[in-house]
Amino acid sequence: MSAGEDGTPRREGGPAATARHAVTAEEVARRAGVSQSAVSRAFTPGASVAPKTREKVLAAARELGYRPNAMARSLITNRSRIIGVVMAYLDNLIYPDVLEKLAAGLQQRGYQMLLFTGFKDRHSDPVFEQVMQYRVDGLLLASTTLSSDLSDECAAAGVPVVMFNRMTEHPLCSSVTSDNCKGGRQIAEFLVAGGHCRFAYIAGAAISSTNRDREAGFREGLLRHGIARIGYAEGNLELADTRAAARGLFAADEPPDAVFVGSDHMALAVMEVARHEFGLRVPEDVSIVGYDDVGAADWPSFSLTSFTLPVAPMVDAAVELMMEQIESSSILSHHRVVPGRLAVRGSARLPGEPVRDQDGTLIWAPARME
Amino acid sequence: MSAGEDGTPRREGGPAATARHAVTAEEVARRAGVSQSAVSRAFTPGASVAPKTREKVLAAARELGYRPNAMARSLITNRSRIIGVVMAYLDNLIYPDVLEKLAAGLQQRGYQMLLFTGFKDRHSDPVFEQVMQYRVDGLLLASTTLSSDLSDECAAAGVPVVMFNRMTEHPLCSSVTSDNCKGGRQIAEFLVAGGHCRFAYIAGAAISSTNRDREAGFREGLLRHGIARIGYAEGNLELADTRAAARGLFAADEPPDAVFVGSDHMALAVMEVARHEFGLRVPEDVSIVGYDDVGAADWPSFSLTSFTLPVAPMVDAAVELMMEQIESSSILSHHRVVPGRLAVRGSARLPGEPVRDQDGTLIWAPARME
DNA sequence: GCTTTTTTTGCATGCGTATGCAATTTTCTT
DNA sequence: AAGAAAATTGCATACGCATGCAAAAAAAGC
Repeated sequence: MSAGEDGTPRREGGPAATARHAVTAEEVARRAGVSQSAVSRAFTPGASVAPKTREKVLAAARELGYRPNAMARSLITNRSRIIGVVMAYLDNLIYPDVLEKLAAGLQQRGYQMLLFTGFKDRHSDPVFEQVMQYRVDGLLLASTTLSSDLSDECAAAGVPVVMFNRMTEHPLCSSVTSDNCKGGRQIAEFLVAGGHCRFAYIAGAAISSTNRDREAGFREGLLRHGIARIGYAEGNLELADTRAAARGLFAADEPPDAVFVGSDHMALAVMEVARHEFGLRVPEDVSIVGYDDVGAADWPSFSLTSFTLPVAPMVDAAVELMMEQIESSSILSHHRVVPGRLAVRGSARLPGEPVRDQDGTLIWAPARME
Repeated sequence: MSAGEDGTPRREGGPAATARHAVTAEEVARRAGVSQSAVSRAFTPGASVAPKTREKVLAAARELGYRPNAMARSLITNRSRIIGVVMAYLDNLIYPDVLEKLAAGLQQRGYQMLLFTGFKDRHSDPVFEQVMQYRVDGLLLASTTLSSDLSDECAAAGVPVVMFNRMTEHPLCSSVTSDNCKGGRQIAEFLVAGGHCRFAYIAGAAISSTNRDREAGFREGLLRHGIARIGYAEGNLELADTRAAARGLFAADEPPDAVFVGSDHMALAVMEVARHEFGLRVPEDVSIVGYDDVGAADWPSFSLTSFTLPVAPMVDAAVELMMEQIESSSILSHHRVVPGRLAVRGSARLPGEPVRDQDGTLIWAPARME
């Protein structure tokens, strides 16, 4: 169990260190021959300290390995510089990216991230109790919503709430989303222009605003061309469910020749099923379009046409929204919708109208749609 | 920018709430007609409180929306119940999974996760400064190591350090890894048994212990069969670098007919290049084997033979190791190596010896190897 | 050099909680 | 019912730091 893989035993439980005593400002003060206040000020940008004193303090701090205690500080300042991030699951391929960019953005502004995830099945309310105990300065929810009561509580506690990739009707929560509705519409136009005739939609989380808007946009776009009846199934953001949904559609009497799947994560699974279980050629037999434009969409094996979820600008917007509210210490409800674009690849038949190249990605956006 | 996508303006900056005053134990105490100590005890499991009193307190707390302040608590107890998790990047497909399981495991034990990520290029030392200010009870590093000085500092501060998927020579850090060496060896045996003759290895992060061990195992396994010279290139865990590495190998005069790629993340990219850029059939023209067994390895498009990184047991081990040290408040160096197995799929030619089925996955593990 | 202004410093306090200790109440014994 | 034992409670304090205020020191003005 704890031997090197070649059999030699490794040192175990060597010199057990049991310090558990962190250096305090008081100790640094004594060493530097100043008061504790001076130490505090030396570590507070813009505080009133003589340069010489600051030097002495920093030197002593370095020698002792002192680091200010963020907990104690937050007790006084009433600011933890921690943002609670709730992300129920990380399956969707965009979330690692979101997390990275979010962490970088917050870090840059001197904030840390307390992450709550890994409770896909359970409700997020118990998690909420935990978050609030740490007196987070803000709350960011991705692919989750908060019950109305809890939103109220946050507002009452002065904790701004920003939803990422989800809308909410709550009057005191902000949100950042992509233009789901427009995306859905544009995909409808694109598929119609491509000469398809039997359409289907595979839903993500049926109750989420994100899914609702994508679906609504898609249906609306089709309706403009007189298409009202389309195939429908729910993938529920789960691979197993998605595969089952795809099987149902492809096995039908009149299988679709154009499928819009509510997220790339699911779209890739649908493509696998189409090709390997039904022997369908993509896009000759069936066109598949996704949403999110995850990294794998661009791999030759998939070459998935997909509407871009503009992660970087969305994260920027979310961080900005959060900072604004924290700094003004007032809860304002703002809803930002970040535009995306259709990245045209090989998984859907092309319309006659030309696509154009933009930064190496093929875009389809006819004038009348803009 | 902040209008509904149908053009109707949304309510913006509605009733700005500016509470910023969290309820304290003192207030709850007054309301319940008890002392502040009683409130504290009511929220401390196992404390000495009469059931009736506890009820009164909890009722008052509920009415006021009181939640204990974790910061203040940590100041007294000298325990933050926060684990610092440093994960330089999340590209590797296993990390979302690791993160989810880790969060769940820590949560269950009443710990939270302060996540540091999104600094692939930069060094992790500045991050370290931040982590330590929050007086984390433990530090978990995935795909990163700590300079020796910083490891010393952690030990001195009584903060246990657990490395995940990386080994370290530092006498006061623990680690949890898969059996990289054995994995590499077994892959070598498998490929030799499959009748291949020109081998190549594509490295991940060349300096990491993980890569070193996988490569060493692979080379050792080949050497047992008298094979000393093999192709080599570095993918550096980056897709672009990996593709370049693959191109170099496949374009060589004597291209390999068996490639072991240091991680699935890269192996998938190698497969893409082989198929779509060189028109190679997998496994007829070239066998490709990866390491990690990520979800996508099992997709029909790839069907990647891969050595399993046993994420769940590894996370369990890491959490256990962490808790052990926190609870005993002594730093012990333990190194856990969790066994994996070769998941045999279609990307590599099969040896004559049979593979066997285990829980739906094909395993190849001849008796002499066990 | 002396006063006025400005800068720097230390003192004292409080943030919200946990906990040892002594006082108080309750329960148990006989 | 009275005394002993046990359970409960409140008081006071400390955790590590930031900050208002007044004292001290330094700089500036004359």
